[in-house]
Amino acid sequence: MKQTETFHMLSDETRLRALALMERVGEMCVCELVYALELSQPKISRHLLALRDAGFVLSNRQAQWVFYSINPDLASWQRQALLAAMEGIKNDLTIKQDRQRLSQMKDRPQRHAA
Amino acid sequence: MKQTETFHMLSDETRLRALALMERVGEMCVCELVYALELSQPKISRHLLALRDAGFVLSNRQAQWVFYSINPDLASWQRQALLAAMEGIKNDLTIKQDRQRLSQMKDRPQRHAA
DNA sequence: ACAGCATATTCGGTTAGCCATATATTGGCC
DNA sequence: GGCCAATATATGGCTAACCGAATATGCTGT
Repeated sequence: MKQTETFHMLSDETRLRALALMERVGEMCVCELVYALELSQPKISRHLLALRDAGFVLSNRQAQWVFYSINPDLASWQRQALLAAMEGIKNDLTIKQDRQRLSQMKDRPQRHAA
Repeated sequence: MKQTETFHMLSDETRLRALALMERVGEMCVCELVYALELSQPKISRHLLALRDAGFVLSNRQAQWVFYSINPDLASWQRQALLAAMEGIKNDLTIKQDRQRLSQMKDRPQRHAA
């Protein structure tokens, strides 16, 4: 069942934290997520691939970086589910700290236009 | 994280099917769900207990039956997530068949007022 | 070609989730 | 109490999910 996969994607803290940053920033590369979430690079990478396999995010290579962003073509019920998740976590301290750390990161890679 | 638990509850087909019937009918006893979903009683029971532990549904004993219903006091983001799930499955053949079978069930237990 | 950073993948182990089968509990009725 | 229907729980097994650590791949600049 396709629906269960969608909700499975939203049932992991690492994935929710990554999605929260992507939703706010647009595109995020792996190294930014590693820095902001303070998690290991393989861990971040694996979760991003899972999200991509599920069609939740898109990946976009730019030079040595791979940028991930929320798929703009989600079904409306999927978008609704994602928004519910974002609503549910938006006041969590962890989420606020992730944003805070990201804003303090130096030498973040440049984005090019899509 | 509390949010991950909510989405975990929505990431199983049996639970989604049960919630879909509860949303439509209001209260459902275990034997009705066993009949409508054509699944084993222990399987239904375990999923219902999981939903109750997560605060997603309430249980209400009436004589020999236990009726389960969606918790009316869900947080608004949880309700939003549930609605997204219902939206996502509403056109599935399985869901329609579940409703169909339920409507054909004979001798369904009486509900009493809450 | 090589060095160095960014990202992906593999490996091995642990845990959590799901299942079927069997059994226990609970409530109603005689 | 004894019996039956409805529901819950225990047992054991299987699989998927997640993890850390190590390694491989890809890209860029020299």
